[in-house]
Amino acid sequence: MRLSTKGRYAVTAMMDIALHQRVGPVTLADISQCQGISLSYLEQLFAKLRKGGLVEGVRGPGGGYRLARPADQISVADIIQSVDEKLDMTKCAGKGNCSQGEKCLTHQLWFELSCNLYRFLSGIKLDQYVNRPDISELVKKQDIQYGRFINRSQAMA
Amino acid sequence: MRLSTKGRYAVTAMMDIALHQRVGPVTLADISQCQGISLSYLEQLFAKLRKGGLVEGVRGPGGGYRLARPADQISVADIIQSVDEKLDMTKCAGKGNCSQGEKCLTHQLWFELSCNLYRFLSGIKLDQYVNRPDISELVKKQDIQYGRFINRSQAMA
DNA sequence: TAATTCCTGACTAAATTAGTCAGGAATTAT
DNA sequence: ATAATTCCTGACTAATTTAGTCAGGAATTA
Repeated sequence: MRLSTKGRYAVTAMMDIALHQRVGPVTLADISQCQGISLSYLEQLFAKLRKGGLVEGVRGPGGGYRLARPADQISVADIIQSVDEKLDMTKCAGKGNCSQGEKCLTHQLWFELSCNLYRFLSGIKLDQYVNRPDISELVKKQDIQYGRFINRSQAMA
Repeated sequence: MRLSTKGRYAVTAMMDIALHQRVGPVTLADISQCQGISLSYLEQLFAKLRKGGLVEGVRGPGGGYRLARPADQISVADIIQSVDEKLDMTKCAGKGNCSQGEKCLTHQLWFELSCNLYRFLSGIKLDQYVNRPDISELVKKQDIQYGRFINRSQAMA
C-alpha cells in the first residue's frame, strides 16, 4: 500500500468524475484541463482504473468515463491499489535471512500497520465527499463558471 | 503526506531501535544487516530523523542511535514526515486556474482526506507495537539467535 | 593510539512518475 | 458515408525520487 502523487492523481480524477457524472460521462480532456493533469498521463491511469473495474469508458462524441459502480462502493483504497499494482512490503521475507527462516519482527509489525492503514482507506468511499450539500452547490456553480458541459447541456435542452 | 518505500524503511528502522534500545544504542550496521537496508542509505535517512528530533546519535565504540523521546511519543506520521520533507498536495492551488482563483473542489476534498490520514497515522505510536508480551519474548530470542549485542552483553557481564 | 561509530557531502545507478507522440477503434452527429 | 469526437494502445523520452556507493572526517571508548 503505497501512497504517492500518482495515487493522488487517480483519486482526484475519480472524485472529479463522481462529482460530475450526473450530467453524463466525463471526458479525460475535461479532467485534464480542470485538474491540470496531462491527458496522456490520465489515459495511462485510466487504463489501470478500467482494468481494476472501477470505471467504464464510453466512446464517441458525448462519451467519456463513468464510475463502474455506485460512488458508495468505491473506496480510496480501491483506487490507489488499481493504480499502483503491487503492495510488496517484503524485503527480508523473500530472503528469510532474519531470525532463521522466519519472518523478522519488524516485518510482522509493519504488516499489521499496513493492514490498519488499508482498513482505514477502505472505509473512505467516494460518495462520502460527493454527497454533501455544501459541495454539490459549488459543483453546479463551478460547472457553469468553468464552461464545463456547456455543449452537452445545450444538446439536452 | 506521501507513503513510499522510503517511509517504510524509516519506520522499520525506528521500530528496530525501539525494540532493541533497552540494551543500549543501536548501530546502523546492525539495522543494515538485520533489515537488509544499505548502510549508506540508512545514514541518509538517519540524518533526516536526527534533524527531525526523533533520534540521537552516540559516537564511538558502543555507540549507535537511540530514540530522542519515549516510544509512546513517536508516531508513524512523525517518522514519515521527517523523512520525506514536504507534503505539497498543491497543483491547481498554485496556479489558481480552477474556479476563478479559488481552490478547486477536489483540492478541498483531497485536503480533508489527507488530514484524516495524517490524524490516523499520528495516532499510531511506536510503543504500541513494541510493548507487547508476545513480541518482547521474540525479541530476546532473536537477539541471541542473530548474535546481536553479543559483545555488548559480555562487556556488561 | 587504535578501533568504532556517527556524520557529511558528492557522486552514480535504478526505479518510478510524468509526459509526449502517433495512430487505431468505436460511436455519434451531420 | 463522412467527419468529428472520444476512448484506447503502445512505444518512447524526460524528470524526479529512491537507493546505493564512495571517500573521508569527527567524536568517543578501550
